[in-house]
Amino acid sequence: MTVTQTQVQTGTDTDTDAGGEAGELPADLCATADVPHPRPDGRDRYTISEVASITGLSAHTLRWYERIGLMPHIDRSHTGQRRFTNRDLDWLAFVGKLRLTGMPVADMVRYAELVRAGDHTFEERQELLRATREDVRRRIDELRGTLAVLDCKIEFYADARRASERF
Amino acid sequence: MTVTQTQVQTGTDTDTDAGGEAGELPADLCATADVPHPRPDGRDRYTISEVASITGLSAHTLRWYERIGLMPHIDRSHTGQRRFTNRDLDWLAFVGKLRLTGMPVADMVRYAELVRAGDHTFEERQELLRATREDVRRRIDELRGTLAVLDCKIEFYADARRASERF
DNA sequence: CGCTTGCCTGGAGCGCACTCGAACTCCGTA
DNA sequence: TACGGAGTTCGAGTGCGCTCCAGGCAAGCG
Repeated sequence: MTVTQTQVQTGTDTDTDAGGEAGELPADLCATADVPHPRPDGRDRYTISEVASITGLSAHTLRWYERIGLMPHIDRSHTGQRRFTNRDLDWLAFVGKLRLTGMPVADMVRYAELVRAGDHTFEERQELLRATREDVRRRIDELRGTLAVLDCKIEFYADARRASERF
Repeated sequence: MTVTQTQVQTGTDTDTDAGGEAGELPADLCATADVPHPRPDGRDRYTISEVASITGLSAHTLRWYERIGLMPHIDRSHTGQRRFTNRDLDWLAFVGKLRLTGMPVADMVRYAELVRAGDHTFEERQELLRATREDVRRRIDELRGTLAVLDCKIEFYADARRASERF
């Protein structure tokens, strides 16, 4: 995959307003490529309900994400309907990962703003991700501790029940 | 540690209403013994603000926990003030662990109800903990996946910045 | 032509986990 | 006896992350 698109989508869909920025070539590309992408890069214009069913988010939530500035400017069809691209899908997948970490939405918006601001924010973005990374490390450790406690309690109940069966 | 108390607190504190249940000998004892306990088992009657500073929860939250049934019936002094015991501290530590897992408070209340209901709920309690355990396993895996993505992005920014410095 | 379907917007509402405020009691000290 | 400090209850308020609703538009179909 690797998202090396620049080949703007050629209106395969009654839609033709394209209007994307010119810069933004390398972007991030980490390819989270768990899943290839429902449509190839030339024909990637998804309706909101398609994206909803792909991502598991509701259409409401997708619109809300856009309103609060968590999405990178979504294309519209000539009738004003949203048309999401593969790139938007990648972004949403990443946002999903961040959501799993418990990062507040405001912080994700901050990151999105940095992305929109251009390449000169690389350092700040990296710093933000690094802090998040440390957070995640800590949370994993906490969860491991919790797992130990749970195992211990489960073991306790197993013993108690074995004991009560014996007599 | 191991909480093998039965030696009820002998009013070391102008307080004397004790009034604990009779049963409940083994309890759970997993001892989460990260920290010994601020006071030994005979003299463990903490005020709400002491517990607040020990646990990091606010006094408001502690009262709220009691209201919603998340605490196992807290003693009162003769003037009606709460007196928490080491056992309450242990319970709060456990609740803290559960909170880290993202378990909804309602589910913790459910568990607390089972504990209050007596030993015949061992099976159900064990089942609940087992389900939680699986949850935690999944969350750890998710976080590991997120960590990988973060590392990848951080690496991307590192490369990008190195590249831009080179030219 | 009317009907359905899918999307649009702005704004209100909801559930959760607290968090705070008001009004009160009790206790120790000056 | 007055006062400050810590505790009490009940109920209302807050912030977050959605979630839903009303009212409207555009396209497709019988």
